[in-house]
Amino acid sequence: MGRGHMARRNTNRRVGIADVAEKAGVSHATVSRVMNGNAAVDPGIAARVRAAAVELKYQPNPVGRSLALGKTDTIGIVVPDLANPTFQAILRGLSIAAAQDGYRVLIADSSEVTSEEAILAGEARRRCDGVVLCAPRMSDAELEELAPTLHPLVLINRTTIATNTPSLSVDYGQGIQELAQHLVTLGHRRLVFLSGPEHSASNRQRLVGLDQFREEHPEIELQMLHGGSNFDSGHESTEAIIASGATGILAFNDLVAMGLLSGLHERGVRVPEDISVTGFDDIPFAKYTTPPLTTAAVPINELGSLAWRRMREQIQQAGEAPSQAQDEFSPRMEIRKSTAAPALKPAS
Amino acid sequence: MGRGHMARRNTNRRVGIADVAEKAGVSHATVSRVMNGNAAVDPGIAARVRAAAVELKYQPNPVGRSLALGKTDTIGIVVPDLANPTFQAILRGLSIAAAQDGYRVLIADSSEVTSEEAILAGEARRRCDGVVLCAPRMSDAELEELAPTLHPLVLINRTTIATNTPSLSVDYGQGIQELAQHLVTLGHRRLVFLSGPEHSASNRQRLVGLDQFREEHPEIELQMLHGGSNFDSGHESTEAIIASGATGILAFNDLVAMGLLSGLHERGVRVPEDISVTGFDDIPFAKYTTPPLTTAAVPINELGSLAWRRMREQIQQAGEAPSQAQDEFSPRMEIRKSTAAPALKPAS
DNA sequence: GAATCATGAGAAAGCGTTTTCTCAGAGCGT
DNA sequence: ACGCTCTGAGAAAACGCTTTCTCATGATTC
Repeated sequence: MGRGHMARRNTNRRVGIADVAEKAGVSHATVSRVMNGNAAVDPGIAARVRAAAVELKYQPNPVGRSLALGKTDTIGIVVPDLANPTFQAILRGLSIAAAQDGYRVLIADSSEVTSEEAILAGEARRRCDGVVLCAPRMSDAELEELAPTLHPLVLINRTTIATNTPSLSVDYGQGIQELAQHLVTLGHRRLVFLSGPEHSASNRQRLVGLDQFREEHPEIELQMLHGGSNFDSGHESTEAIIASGATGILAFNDLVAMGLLSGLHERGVRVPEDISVTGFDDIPFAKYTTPPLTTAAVPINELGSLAWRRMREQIQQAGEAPSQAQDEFSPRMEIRKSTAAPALKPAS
Repeated sequence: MGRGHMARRNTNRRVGIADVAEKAGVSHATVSRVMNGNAAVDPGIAARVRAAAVELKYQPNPVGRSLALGKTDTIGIVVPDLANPTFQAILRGLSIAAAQDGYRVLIADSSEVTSEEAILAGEARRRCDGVVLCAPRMSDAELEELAPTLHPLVLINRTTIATNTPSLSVDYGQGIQELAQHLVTLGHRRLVFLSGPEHSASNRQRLVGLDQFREEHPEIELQMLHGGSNFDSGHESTEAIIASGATGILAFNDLVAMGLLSGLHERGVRVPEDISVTGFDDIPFAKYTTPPLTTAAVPINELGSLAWRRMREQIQQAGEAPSQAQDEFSPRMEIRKSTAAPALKPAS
């Protein structure tokens, strides 16, 4: 009844490097060297250590490892709203890409609470080797101040002026202009923009784009309606949209557009015969709505994986070149069935 | 030009407990005590320490803390597919609930690769204080063996027989029966079940439920069609569905149903006039499809937060009561517009 | 055959905390 | 006024690992 022969007793205590060392008859140091393939270790001893390791099912404790190495092999991402498919897609792309390089991702949802963002980002940074900040709602000033603190940092849908921070952004201004242009080309003369969250930088970009559009098309009536970023806000805008008398609706994003589509359907308004509707983002659901949604496609999947690439670059070349890549994507028009020429007799 | 007056030099090196101790003229230990409000510390000294801490913007290093405390304040979640809205919702609920108790969540996507699950779960467990395993595709045997290893573990959509592991599950068998019953009550006599991923436990539950349904309704024709779990597989099944001659379709989940809805629409088949379609899960999009989808609602949001509660219970009472809560939810029927009585003349 | 060098393994010093242990000094009772 | 308990702070050990430093052993060279 000695020891070592009783199979499972893993409840007792976690097997550590010391156990392996003892079993193999070497020191901790040697075990560590073998596990990390570091210095040259006598092949015989190495084999013995490895055998002991597998027999004991030894798995190095990541926390101890992190403390010693000063890195956690983890990156953090903070998003304004995990319920939004766009951010979900980014998270997914990031996670999968990072996993391929042996990194994990820690998530933080700020729930659109601007004041939480900085705190969450800071906390995440302390636990991780880097942070990707996704569409932060905080002010430019705050962002500028925070950025250096977070340093291995990647920004999505936001840029900094002063700091050398890689950023991934989408040209929402151009995208919304193209959508508006598409509607005008179809023959629409009265448009509505159903705007998004106030603090969203991408919403501001859309507004700027539309200002430009207005200058170029003074003959077009373009109303602004305040909305939100989700289904419900689109749905709730139904009456206002109908009341507007417009025939072409530019929704803030696909979610809003879908909510609106649903509301219009309930009210018996036909899309696209009576009203044309466009979205933005091209979330996976967009092409399955009825009618399929005309939208501006954002390379939603690439965004996450590219974010990881930019992060990896910074982590690897710690301190070398500034590496402030500023990637900007141009959305691609996806003309589907939710837009068409307006009915001949103009409303009202 | 002494020191301490030059504002930012945080690039230099992270400020540690030692810096605070030095500035306050006390030992590390005292700083730690103050920060954690542990033993009674002289109020004067405590104030001095706190002042030094805020001035230096000291934030304890979580890795060091984790090593000393043996806990990371982080839990891991492994999901088969982060692209699935159901898992996204669970992740979100979990993340938000955990955050309220000061915990973060680390994510791992197994991409439906069964063999990866155990590895990912193990890795996650080593970095975290617990793991929630979401709809694992692995075999029962493997799960039984793995479960004790992961111990603070919560299972979603899967149960273990032997082990005392809290689990959250949905009675898919009952749900699918109720949906089938709903169709029969409407007058449908020829049904099709569009099944899901082979290794999915919830798919097996549906099949078992339908077997029971068959026994109770020998007069009903119920075909099985092999499908998948996403949009595309639903869309691709369109032809087969039409060819089946059935009037009532039970899709594996809402995603599949939506894909099918889209396919049927393209083919000019009217829903629900020509064919009735049901989904499962009641993802947020389900009520915005056209027509709105009849489905069995899974409390998708609660699932995540309840998972956290079960996890917290285990973490807190480490080793006390077995606490093997087995929560089972009964889906709630959401009768919407995608189901109706079949056309009077039965097909073929 | 002796001096030099490469090789490889153990000892020990971190990494940044928390916590136990220890001890100095203050307050109290008799 | 002496010894007792009690409070509170510093010293040091622990957490689990990596890595530098050091030194012994065996190989190499003139």
